[in-house]
Amino acid sequence: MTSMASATFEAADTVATLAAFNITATSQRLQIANVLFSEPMHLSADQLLEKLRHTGENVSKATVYNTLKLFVERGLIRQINLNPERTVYDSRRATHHHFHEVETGALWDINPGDVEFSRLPQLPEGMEIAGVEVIIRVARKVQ
Amino acid sequence: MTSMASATFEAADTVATLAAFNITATSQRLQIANVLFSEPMHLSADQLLEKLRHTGENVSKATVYNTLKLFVERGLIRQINLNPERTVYDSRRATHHHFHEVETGALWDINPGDVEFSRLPQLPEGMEIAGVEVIIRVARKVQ
DNA sequence: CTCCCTGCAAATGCTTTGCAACTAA
DNA sequence: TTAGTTGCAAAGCATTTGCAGGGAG
Repeated sequence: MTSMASATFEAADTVATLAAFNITATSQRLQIANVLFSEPMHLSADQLLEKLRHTGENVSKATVYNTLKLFVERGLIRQINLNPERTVYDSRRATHHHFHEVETGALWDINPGDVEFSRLPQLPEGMEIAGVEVIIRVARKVQ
Repeated sequence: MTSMASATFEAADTVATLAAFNITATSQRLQIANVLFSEPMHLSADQLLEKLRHTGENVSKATVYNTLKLFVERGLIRQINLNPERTVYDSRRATHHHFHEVETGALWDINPGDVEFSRLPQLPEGMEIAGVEVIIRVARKVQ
């Protein structure tokens, strides 16, 4: 197991990021965060576990689940539920929308600037907006 | 069990609806469809089962799940996945969007005319739009 | 007869949890 | 010491499936 003292430079950045979201850094959390933030990505808990194993890291499945849950609660990553049989996590921090290919489950990000509303509905009584999510379902063109 | 011969007038309509979606009518499917289409609603498989039992109907859990799946495949109802621990089915036929209160899981329909886009992104290469879904997450206002 | 449907119980698969060992300060 | 974390295995739970019994025509 990587000791905190031998944490890489990259991990040092990550410690600060975690701290900013009020998350205590541990070796496992850093490993997970480093995978998630190496580039923006969409992945399931299992895919994350796979990635960790490929890079020789060793984090238990339970910890992966617990950590992802913690990260979501703290607002560090976003949880996407499009497929009932597997939750997907989104490590892109900026607000954005998604293309979703139903056939394969594939996801692509939509730049937030590429969606604009000219009309939005009146909110239900006593409610305020917490977020707007647009999902554009797409299918491979048949010619 | 209700025999097909004693099906109500309402059920007779329902037979036609099912046929229009290429679904063979059976006693259980009619019971389920009659609940779903008594008014537009959002419910889970379990809630549907509960409703069936309250009205004295007897449909097994397996059949409820199989039937909902069939109805979704045939396009008779829509499946909504916002909460990973329970799929919700939407019996409103017309395209529309949703308000979603995350705290409680509550859903409200948004009239399709109440959402309009002034800009939409370019689609990924070789893809075409299959549908656009807008979810407005709302929270109870704190005063 | 024959095909398809239903329902029970068992299986599945993702996610959570209980709990003992461990770690950092 | 002490609070918080990890990992294993077991538990939970929504959903699916295998299969025997049924129903319609």
